[in-house]
Amino acid sequence: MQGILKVYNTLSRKKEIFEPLNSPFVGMYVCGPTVYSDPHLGHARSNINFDVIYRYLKFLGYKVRYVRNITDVGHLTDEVADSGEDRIQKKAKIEKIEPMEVVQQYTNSFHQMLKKINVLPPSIEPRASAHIPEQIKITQKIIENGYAYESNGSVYLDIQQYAAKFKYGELSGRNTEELLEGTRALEGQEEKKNPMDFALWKKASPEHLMRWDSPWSEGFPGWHLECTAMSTKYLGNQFDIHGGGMDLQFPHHESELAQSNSCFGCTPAKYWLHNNMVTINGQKMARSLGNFITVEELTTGNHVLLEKAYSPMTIRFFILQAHYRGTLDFSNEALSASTKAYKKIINGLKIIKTLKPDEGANESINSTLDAEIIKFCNDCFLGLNDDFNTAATIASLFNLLKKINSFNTNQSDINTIQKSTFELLQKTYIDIVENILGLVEEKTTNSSGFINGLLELYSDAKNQKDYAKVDKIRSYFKSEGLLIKDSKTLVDWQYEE
RNA sequence: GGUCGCGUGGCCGAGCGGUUAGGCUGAGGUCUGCAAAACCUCCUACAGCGGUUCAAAUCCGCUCGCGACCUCCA
Repeated sequence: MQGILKVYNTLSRKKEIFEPLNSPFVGMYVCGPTVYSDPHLGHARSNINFDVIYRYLKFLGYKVRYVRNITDVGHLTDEVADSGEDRIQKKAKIEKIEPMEVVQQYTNSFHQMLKKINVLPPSIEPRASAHIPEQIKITQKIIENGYAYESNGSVYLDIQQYAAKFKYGELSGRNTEELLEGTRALEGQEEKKNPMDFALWKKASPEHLMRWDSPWSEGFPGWHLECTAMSTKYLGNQFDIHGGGMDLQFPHHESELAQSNSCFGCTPAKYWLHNNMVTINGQKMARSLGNFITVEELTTGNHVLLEKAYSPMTIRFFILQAHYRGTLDFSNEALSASTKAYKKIINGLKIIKTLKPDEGANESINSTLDAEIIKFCNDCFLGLNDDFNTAATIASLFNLLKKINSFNTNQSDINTIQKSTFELLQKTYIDIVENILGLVEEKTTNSSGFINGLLELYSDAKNQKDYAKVDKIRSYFKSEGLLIKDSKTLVDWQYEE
């Protein structure tokens, strides 16, 4: 293992050493999207952040079971009044299709988006609607335990009862008494003993489309319950990591915590990780605010706020060059900077894969350079170990990249570092870029023989000082988005920036 | 109103008691048929005002500005 991993736990508000409950196994649950529209940059961020966490844990040798759900039922437009319409159903009515068609359509577009930005699929991707019996069972158990009550066919978690034994609000830093006093009764809440109580099961109104039988009524589960049902089903009553966006901290995750306590008598997760929001003009990007840009729009450039299109890997790089717990502001300038930086990283990847010291070289070792490279390699992991600080890791990566490039162009001599240092450099760079950050080449060429042949012609023309031909070949490359690089000792190509 | 967080050089973005973060942009240089690429150098900032300390962007207080959550949201 590569040093000690520390993670920021929302529950304790501190960085803690990561120690799985049952090493080497790690259980990780992350809240997925409610599938009623196309995914935007914010969804990309959350999924990329947790993808890197998943990849790094696996890299460290843990056996990770990663569960990420799809919410396809129970998510109302107005949770506080518990009288809102189901989000999926609302969309289905607008488009005049079945609710499950809405679910399928946007699940597909979610998956397509993830594939583009190179997010690995989770171990299990459960759907809320496929876990109704489990949710009913948990509700029954909570009623038995005395923390929930039935009212007119619906079932609510009784915060007052709960607060007598547990702390409601511990995850989001809220005070139960204040919550109980501060909230006034709103319309549509007559069934509740207390306005803070939240629904575990809702009786369906006659026009409600998605409905299931239950001991209390024909109805549907409350939004928070699905995650409790699915996480504990696949990961056990207690697991290691629960993740999601910061905006889910309250009430969603707080309620999940309460459900687990009142059903199983224990908190569900040891570490709670929350990624911060993408902002646009300083404001949170959100579906409800209508200020979002979808990943599709970003990659096509088809949006009024976009000056041009940005590739999926550029988006991935853009997200990773910031730490996951800070806000990240969208701007064309920042994305353009990422476009260049990403290409540099990938060109370095191409170089390091073929670079090697000369056989039987006998130069004396430059111990300063040698030590510097070892340090930068270690720094890459120090960043990751410090609460997955990919921004710090990428900074070290660029320091390594400079060394790689100068070896490649013979501006410094690769034979003056130890063979073991070179191997460390090569392994570190590839591991970090491809396996952990998940940055891969976007344009893959299967015609390297063809390219190399042309490069030979290019060199020949150059030797003959036939510059007209030289420029012509160069322009052919350029039209393919490739760039010929001349240096004193070699001619090579790379992706254009 | 309550709770929490943030304000870093032209832009993005790390750092969170003492060392050049890094990227993009801009300037200069090496190389080059010309370029490009690459490398080197420079532009050395931490909202403001106090305080603690040998030492503060980093800790404390106040002020100003911005945001998140308290309804749904990754």
